Amino acid sequence: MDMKKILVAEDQADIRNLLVLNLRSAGYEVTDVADGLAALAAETARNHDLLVLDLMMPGLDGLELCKTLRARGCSTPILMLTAKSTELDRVLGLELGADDYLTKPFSLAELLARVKALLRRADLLRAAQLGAQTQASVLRNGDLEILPVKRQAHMRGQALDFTALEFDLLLHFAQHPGHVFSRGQLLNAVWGYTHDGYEHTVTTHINRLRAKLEADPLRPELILTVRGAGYKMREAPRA
Amino acid sequence: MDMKKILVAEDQADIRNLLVLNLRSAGYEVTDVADGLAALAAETARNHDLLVLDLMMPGLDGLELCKTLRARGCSTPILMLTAKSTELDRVLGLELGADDYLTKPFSLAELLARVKALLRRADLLRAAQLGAQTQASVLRNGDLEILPVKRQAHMRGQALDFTALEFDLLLHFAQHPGHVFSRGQLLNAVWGYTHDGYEHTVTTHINRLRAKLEADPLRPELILTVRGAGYKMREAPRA
DNA sequence: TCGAAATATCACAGCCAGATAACAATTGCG
DNA sequence: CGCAATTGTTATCTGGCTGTGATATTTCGA
Repeated sequence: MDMKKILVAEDQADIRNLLVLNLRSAGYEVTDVADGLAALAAETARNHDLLVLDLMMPGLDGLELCKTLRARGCSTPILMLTAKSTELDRVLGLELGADDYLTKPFSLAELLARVKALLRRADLLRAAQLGAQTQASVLRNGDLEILPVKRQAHMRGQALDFTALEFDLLLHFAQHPGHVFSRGQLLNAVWGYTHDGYEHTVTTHINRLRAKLEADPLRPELILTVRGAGYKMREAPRA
Repeated sequence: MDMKKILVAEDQADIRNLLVLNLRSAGYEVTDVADGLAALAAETARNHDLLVLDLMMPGLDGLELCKTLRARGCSTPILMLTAKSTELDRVLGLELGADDYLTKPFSLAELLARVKALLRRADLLRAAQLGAQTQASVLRNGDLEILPVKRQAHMRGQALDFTALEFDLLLHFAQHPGHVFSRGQLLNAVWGYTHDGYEHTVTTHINRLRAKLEADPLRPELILTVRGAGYKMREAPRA
């Protein structure tokens, strides 16, 4: 995680260029798009460290985009740009899951300061999550027990034998019980965002995982299909 | 952690009272002090969830206070108030570990919005530290509860079973309570802007949704028909 | 009250998403 | 280099979701 990746979504070309140039010269890796749909696609395809979204854009505007991304489980920090200085929009933006906002016209110093603050905070959060993960060296879901560090899994005390990919897939599910992932999201998360392949490859591996994991692979109880959406791991019954 | 505790440090009595009164009426537990040293003592004695510090105070000013607290390992979020609108102070404040700032005069709406955002962020961090995974954002409307990332919906605690389209449709309404959408707009938003089909298809799916959602599908209470315009979701009674 | 327009309901067929197996390609290891 | 294990691709099959047409019902204006 050397260079921070920032996505800029802004329809006005002059402002967009201003943002891009200045963020680049501040040492960030910047992708820029001109409308909301492109932003959605860009963020889905590749995880950024920060999103700078204009409130007013053709097609999908900043608010919609923000909501959609959050609904999809994206937790990347969002800095919202707005031309209107009316209070209402500001408050709405914050309520809807944006992390900060900036009213145009803004000074570059202020922009950079806020970008920095958001990234710093995100780092804190990530560090905390990593800490929590290493701390919780064992993940449990019902009779299933996973030891991430040892890359081992047990079912009712009996060892299960997984390939590297299968284990990564299982681990990813176990780290987010109940969360539904699309095939595309799984490709990003488990195979890596550089990976180029067919989504139905995921299907095959889900099946292989089930064959080893489920008592009755025809009626899976751990890795569940959510038709039209993807897969999820059953939420553990309260321990 | 029911009621959030906020510490206000501000030397001007009128502004301090304004802050205290408004934060209290917003449901926060507020302690107030008139100078930096008192603030330091108060925060050392008792952990707050948020510190609101004036930049300019007799004795220990906001910047010093901020630095001192951070040096002591205090990670409570800090909202810095400043009368000067010069850029330098702003940037300095952020660099030194403040999480947000507000230039006087500010509107109460903006203050409350920023306070809320800071507390929300702190919650996220705490949740991460506890090891709780992605805290799902929840949409509520009366007895209806929707968890977008888990693609689950509950009515009075009871799980509802929707198909992919039904869920997407419901989600779209839930994200815009009260907003009226024409059938065409729904086709664009839910089916996708590439989709080519009859508007009457929407009607059918609204019906399917109602059949599963409404207590009495003949007298819908959640997804309402707006004759000649389209459909809308009832606005939630005050949450 | 009647007629027209808008909306609700229903049944059904096509089609798509997902399961599965077989096969090909790639990797890893001695 | 050769073998075996793992991973990716292709093809086929199946169930049920989804779109559509037909028909009933409601709403509103004349």
